[in-house]
Amino acid sequence: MRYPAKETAEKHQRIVREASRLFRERGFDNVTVADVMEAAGLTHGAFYSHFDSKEALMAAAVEYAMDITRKGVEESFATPQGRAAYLDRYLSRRHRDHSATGCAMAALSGEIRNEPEVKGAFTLELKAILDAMRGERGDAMLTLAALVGAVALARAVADESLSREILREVRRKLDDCAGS
Amino acid sequence: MRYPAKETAEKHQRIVREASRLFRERGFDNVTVADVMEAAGLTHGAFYSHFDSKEALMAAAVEYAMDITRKGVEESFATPQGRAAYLDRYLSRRHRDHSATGCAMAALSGEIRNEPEVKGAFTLELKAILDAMRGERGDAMLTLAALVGAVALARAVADESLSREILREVRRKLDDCAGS
DNA sequence: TGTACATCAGTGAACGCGCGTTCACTGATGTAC
DNA sequence: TGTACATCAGTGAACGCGCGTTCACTGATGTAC
Repeated sequence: MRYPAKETAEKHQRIVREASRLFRERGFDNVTVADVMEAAGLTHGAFYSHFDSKEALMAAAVEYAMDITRKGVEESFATPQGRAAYLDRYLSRRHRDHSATGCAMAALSGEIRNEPEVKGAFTLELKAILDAMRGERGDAMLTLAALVGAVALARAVADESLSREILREVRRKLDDCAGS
Repeated sequence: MRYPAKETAEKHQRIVREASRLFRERGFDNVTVADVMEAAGLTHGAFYSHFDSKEALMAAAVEYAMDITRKGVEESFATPQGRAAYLDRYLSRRHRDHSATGCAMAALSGEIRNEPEVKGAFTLELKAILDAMRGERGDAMLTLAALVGAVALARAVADESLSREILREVRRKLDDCAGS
C-alpha cells in the first residue's frame, strides 16, 4: 500500500543511519541488505523502493557517517583546545571499541576499492573534512593519516597493552609534532 | 594419488604466496578459496589437504606478507638514509597502485575484525615490525600509523591530485617530525 | 635390494546455505476532475 | 467538498548464483618387512 511521504522520508533516513552503523561495525561485506532493513524495522523486499543497489546504499552510508565526522571537526578545530580534545577522543579506547558510532574513515577506508559511487562520496567528504581541519594543509593530512592509521592498528591488534600504547604514543607525538 | 613431500611443501608455499597476493589486492572477502587454488595451479578440492579453513589461510597469508615487510624494515632502518628511502617507497604512487605486492597492514588492517587466528598473527608480526623500526618507540608508532593511514586514504580517494598530495605531504611532514 | 601395501595430495562433482535482487500482490495515499 | 482511480512503499516468497566445505575416488609415494 501507499504510505505518507513524510513517513517514507523518515524510513529512508532510518535505512541510511542503520546501514552506516552496521557497515562501520562489521564492514560492507559482512552486512546484508536484510540486516540493514531489519534494523530499520522493515522487510528486505522494500529496500529497492529506496535504493538502486547495495552499492548505492554504501555510498549514502559513507556520506552520512563522514558528514558527522566533518561537523565534529568543524566545531572542534576552531580552537587549539578543541583540537586537542578532538584528538583525545579520536584516540580513545571508547572510539577504538565502538566503531559502529565512530569515524567512517578509520572503519571503512580500507574496504573502499573499486566501487566508483562509494569512492566518489568518500572523496568529496574527505575534502570537506580536510578543509574543516583548518591550519596548514600538510599538518591536517599528517594528523588525519596518523589518526586513521592508529585506530585501524589499535583495532587489529589482539594485545590490549600494545593497543593502548599505540593510541597513547600517537596522541603524544601529535602534540610534539603537527603544528599545534 | 600421493605426491613427493618436496613438491607438496612447494605447493603449500605457493598457496600461501598467491593467497597473500590476492588478499592484499582485493581483500579477504573478495577472494575465494577457488581463486587462490587456481592461482596456485591446483583445483579447489585440494585446499583442505593444506589448511583447516579459509581463516587459517588468512592467518598464514598475513604472517607471510608481514614477514616481508619486517625484513624490509630491518634492512632499511639500519641507517637514516635507509629509513628515508623506505618512507619514500612506502608513500610512493607505485606502492599505492600495487597493493597486491605491498604492505599487508595498509591493505588489510581494516579488515581484521574478530577472527582470533588472523588477529594473533597480525599482532605478533606488528610487534616484530615495531622492534625492527628501532629508535624511540613513540616515533616508530607515529611513523607506522601515518604510513598505513596515508596509503589507505590515498587508495580510497578518487581524485588523483588529492591522492598524490596526501602521499607527498605526509612524506614531508614525517621528516619535520618523527625524530630523524 | 625387492615386494606388498597403507598413506595421502589431488580431482571434480556435489551439498547446503546465504546473499543480492526480482516479482506478484496489497491497499492507503494523494491527485485529477 | 466529494468521488474515482493511479501511484507506489511495503510484504514475503522465490530466483539464481556463488561460496566454503565435503566426499568418493585415484594412483604414485614412501614405509615395513
